[in-house]
Amino acid sequence: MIAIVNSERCNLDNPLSALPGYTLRRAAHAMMAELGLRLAPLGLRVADASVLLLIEGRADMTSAEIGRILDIQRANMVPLLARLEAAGLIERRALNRKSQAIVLAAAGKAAQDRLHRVIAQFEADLLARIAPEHRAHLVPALNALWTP
Amino acid sequence: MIAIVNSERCNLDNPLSALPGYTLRRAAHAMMAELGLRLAPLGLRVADASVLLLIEGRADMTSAEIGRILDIQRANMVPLLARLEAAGLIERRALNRKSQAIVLAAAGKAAQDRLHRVIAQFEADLLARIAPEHRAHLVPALNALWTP
DNA sequence: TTGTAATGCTATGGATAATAGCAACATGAT
DNA sequence: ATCATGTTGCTATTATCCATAGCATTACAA
Repeated sequence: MIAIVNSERCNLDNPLSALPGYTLRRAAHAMMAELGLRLAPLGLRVADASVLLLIEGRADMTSAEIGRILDIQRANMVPLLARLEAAGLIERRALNRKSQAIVLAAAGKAAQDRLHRVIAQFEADLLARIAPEHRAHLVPALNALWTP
Repeated sequence: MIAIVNSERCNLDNPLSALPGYTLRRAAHAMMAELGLRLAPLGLRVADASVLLLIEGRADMTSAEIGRILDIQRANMVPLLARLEAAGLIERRALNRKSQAIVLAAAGKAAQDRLHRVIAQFEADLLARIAPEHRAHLVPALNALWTP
């Protein structure tokens, strides 16, 4: 009984909302849906946006390296980069006869600017939903859950 | 510069790990993969487990009601419950000529006990990865992100 | 130079989830 | 009692994401 009272703001009709794993899943799902909606007007998917943010200011990252950092398989990088290239947002720049750097194209810079604004607003709105005393703890806690 | 120094424990090679949205996605993905591994020996998927936990001690919940709470479409409840029923973990009990309650079968009780142990260990291991000063803030912060 | 590993790619399959539609039934208002 | 409306459980289909396996080419190190 005391435990129920202490678990702040848990959904009365959902006994699972006290479980970190369950709340993590639900929060991530809600967040992704919302972010997807906000990125749609830019013609970007969430994975697309993460690539654009990652290659910011760099002209030496290969597809494989991007995938390694973002945890996207090389095979799945292919349609993703094809999409960005078809949209004129990125270009490929040969490093070797084997590797190629993914660099921002001219139109990509403008997209990146719009993206920065959307992301900044999104992250601000995200944090605003969290009670002030919890806010600063979220990112460190989450990073501890997936960083090796 | 100060911001970078202040953002504790951010992956040096991943500028996105300072973003709440990104860390949320990565943490949820890592968590789900780990949980899937731990549930596999029980022959359960994550969604299956959430249903078993939800109907605990209740004999009056319909498929539609379970789906409403767990945010699973009615159409997608069908194969899920068929799986649990084929495994002998649940039974259907007519409430109406239209509705039927999903109740735990005999074998389901044993599965639920095993499940409780796995979940308890899993949640404990999850929280153990988080620095003590952040721990208590995680669930409240996450719940704020998806609770209406 | 030769074995090993990495790159970029094709092809494919599994799992999840979203949509549309349907017959049967419940429910509340008239 | 009846009628409009909403709900239930289901079928069927589709989109999307993600994982695996395999392949030709190239880099790299012993």
